[in-house]
Amino acid sequence: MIVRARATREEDKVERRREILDAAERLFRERPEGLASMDELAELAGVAKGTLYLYFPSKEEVLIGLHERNMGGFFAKLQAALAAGRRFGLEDLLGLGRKELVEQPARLALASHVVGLTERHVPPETALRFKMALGEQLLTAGAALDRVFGLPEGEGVRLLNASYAIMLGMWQLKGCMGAERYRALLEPKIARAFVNEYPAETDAAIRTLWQGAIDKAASRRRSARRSA
Amino acid sequence: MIVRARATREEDKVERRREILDAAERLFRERPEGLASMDELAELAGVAKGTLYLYFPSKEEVLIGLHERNMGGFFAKLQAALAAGRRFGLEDLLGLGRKELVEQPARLALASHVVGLTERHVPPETALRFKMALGEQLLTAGAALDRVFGLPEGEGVRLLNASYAIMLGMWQLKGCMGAERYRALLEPKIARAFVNEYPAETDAAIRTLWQGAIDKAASRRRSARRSA
Amino acid sequence: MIVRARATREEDKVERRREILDAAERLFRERPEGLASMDELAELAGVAKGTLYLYFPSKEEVLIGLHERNMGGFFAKLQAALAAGRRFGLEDLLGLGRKELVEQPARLALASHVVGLTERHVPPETALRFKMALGEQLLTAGAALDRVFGLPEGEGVRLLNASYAIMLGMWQLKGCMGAERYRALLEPKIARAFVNEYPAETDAAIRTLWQGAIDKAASRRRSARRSA
Amino acid sequence: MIVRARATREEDKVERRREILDAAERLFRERPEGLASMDELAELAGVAKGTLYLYFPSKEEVLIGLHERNMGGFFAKLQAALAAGRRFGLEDLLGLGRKELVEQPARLALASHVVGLTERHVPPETALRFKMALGEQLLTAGAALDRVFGLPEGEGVRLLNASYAIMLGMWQLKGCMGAERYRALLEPKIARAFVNEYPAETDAAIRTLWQGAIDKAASRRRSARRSA
DNA sequence: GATGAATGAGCGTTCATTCAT
DNA sequence: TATGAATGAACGCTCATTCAT
Repeated sequence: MIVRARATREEDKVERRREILDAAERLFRERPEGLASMDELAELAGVAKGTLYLYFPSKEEVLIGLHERNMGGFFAKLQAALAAGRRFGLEDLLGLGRKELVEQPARLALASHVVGLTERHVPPETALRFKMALGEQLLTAGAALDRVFGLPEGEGVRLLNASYAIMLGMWQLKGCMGAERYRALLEPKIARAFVNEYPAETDAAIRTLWQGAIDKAASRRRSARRSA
Repeated sequence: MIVRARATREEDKVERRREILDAAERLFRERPEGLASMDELAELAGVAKGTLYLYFPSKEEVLIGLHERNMGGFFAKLQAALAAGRRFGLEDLLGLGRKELVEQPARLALASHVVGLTERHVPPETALRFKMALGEQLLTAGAALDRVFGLPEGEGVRLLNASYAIMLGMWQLKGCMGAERYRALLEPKIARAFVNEYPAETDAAIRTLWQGAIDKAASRRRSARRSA
Repeated sequence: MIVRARATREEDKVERRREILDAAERLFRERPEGLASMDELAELAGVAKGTLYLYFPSKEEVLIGLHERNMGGFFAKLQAALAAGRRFGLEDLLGLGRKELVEQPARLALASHVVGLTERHVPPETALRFKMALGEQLLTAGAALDRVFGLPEGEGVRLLNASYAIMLGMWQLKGCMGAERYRALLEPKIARAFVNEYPAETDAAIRTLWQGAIDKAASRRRSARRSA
Repeated sequence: MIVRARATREEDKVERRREILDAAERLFRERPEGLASMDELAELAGVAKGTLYLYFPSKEEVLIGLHERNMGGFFAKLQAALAAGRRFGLEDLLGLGRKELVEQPARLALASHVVGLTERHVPPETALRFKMALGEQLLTAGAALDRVFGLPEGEGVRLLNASYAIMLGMWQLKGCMGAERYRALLEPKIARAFVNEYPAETDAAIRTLWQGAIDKAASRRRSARRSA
């Protein structure tokens, strides 16, 4: 029996928790369709199955934990970009989304799984904590984007939600209908009906939404100024 | 042993198949997160478990069958509306989507589940058949919408995909983050960060996409005429 | 629904019973390991599943019926050969066994299956009838062979049993250990340890048994004559 | 929930594996016809069903494991007897076979079942490993018996196979036809047609085979010497 | 804190048998 | 007689979770 060094100090515990989440992310990357088993997760994380339960009260909470980390990472990078650069434009936002989410299908796969989870097999406190944290980030980022793009209050949050919805949905359509495995078997004409250019089409749709909102806000400002 | 009336005639069998799919849909409506068990499905459908396998070769094929029916229904109604009315406008399209999909969360829940299915536990022939049928419907509908809205070729299909992606994604965000159960527990300010107006926000995002494309196509036509 | 002509006359019923057994034999020939399903049997026999139960009260009785027919056929041919030829020798007996049993692995496969059957899932009357019939044939054949080969009374029956045992056992050893599929993967030296020459080895063992008994009986007769 | 003491040490695990095999053997003794269910096996072994799968990857492998143990035990005892005694004779061999196999019908029942198994539902590696091990034992024992009884090379292996075939076949005939349950119901004359003295008849047949081979080899040696 | 052996409810699927048509 | 739709007990196997060590 190999027993890993015990994590007695608080920072060691955080580190081990991180290792477990890292392993879970790797698993999701390899097999986006299944939420893997705790056995596999333990093996990949290099700990015993029981140890997982020292750091997470249930399988669901591992998944939620990972999802939280993913979303938190995205928002942190967004805040950093907003804080750092004088000139944060739509393309920066789109680039960030593409790099952190669109091109990380494991994260979208996980997000899909978390849906059915939050509401059922998870103690309400966990769900609440998760929602509070995410909501706060959304609000902060949305407000910042309102300012940057001159949007009416609350529009940033709405657009963030819609953009995320597009990513999620497109990823699923691509996985389901555009799978390369079948591309060759389908009549080329029909194959064209599906989502074949996943990141590009996602990008385009999101851009349209934001640009539309930005333009509308600008024109409203113009007309307000004129009428003044 | 209670034995249900036998479906001897072909039409009775179709009817019974329909009943099973109805039961599956009801299950999805009640528990969107889990793909239920064949036991439950049998009980709800009022048949024995073995009977399910007379009508569907596997659990996966029940789900795919239901999904096919849902999508087929949507496209059939779309075609009918396109064929019937002289004046089919964007609002008609949005209304149809809202009625047939957005407000039928069981259908979106199912669509999410079908993602991980098509590619894995389903014989390739089934997957292909499903994709062929759906692809054909998408192409036909997309082409018709190109004509109706004066869009460049292929734009209709792309917009249909994007719209469906928005519905899927919004439904998930709403299920995950906007659940009413927690509304009361969250600070009102934070609650506002989530998808609270699910059908309305979905509608708005989809409308923006289509309107943008329609306007752009119109302006392109204008400039083409002018330069002529 | 295709409904086959009804077997109203007694001879039609016998004919249909025969067809079912024929189908069962074909199934066993193709898949000696599994006792097939009634579905398959019905399909191959060209009747509905329910019809099988008009001719046989259970699956077990189909198998027993087939086994009876096989054994009856062997004994009938043996009787015919004994009755016909003036000169029925050991080689004739061995040839018959080889042709009717050793080279008909489906029959041995079936025999193996019938073992666990007779005693359990079959009404005692069926088991008794089967045993009576077979026993009678064994006795008659054994007595005839006693006469032909000058064996002491009862020796023929015992040798018949032992010969049949060798066939059954050899067939199983061959199927289990000598399977050609693995021949190539095993070290050739080890492959030689298994039953590779199934009919020849079976033949040799059975011949040894009978020849030994015949010789012993002959020498006993000689010494009896001498002491007279 | 009752949890059995855990097998932490390697030797405890071996012991528990042994217990499971013991339970399987008991099941076979009670119900030689059916390969029992994992549920029953778990209950009899006093462990949970899942535990079985900690020790054996599948039901088939339990059966093969038991068969391997049985055969290994026989060969080990044979080797020991050959190594130990100066004078290992035919009667010793017969006695060993009787004690270890003929009078252990569960082992023969199992052997019958393993037939249809090895070739089908078992990963090729397992089948190969099993065959290699058994083949090696057969070869070693066969060669030793060649020496002891002065048989031509390879004759020992052939006789071992034939002897095992006789045991297998006789056990089946006895189970099928000679079952005591029906003895009383059959006309006594007919009852005599079946294998009534199972161990004795098996013994006799095997003895005839070996004795014949030994005599023939001896006479060949004599004539070789004479012609020298 | 860490381990991993043990648990057992639960799952998807099969198939011998029944019986209304 | 013949049909085949319907049945449901039974099966092999999985895996999240527990807890003695």
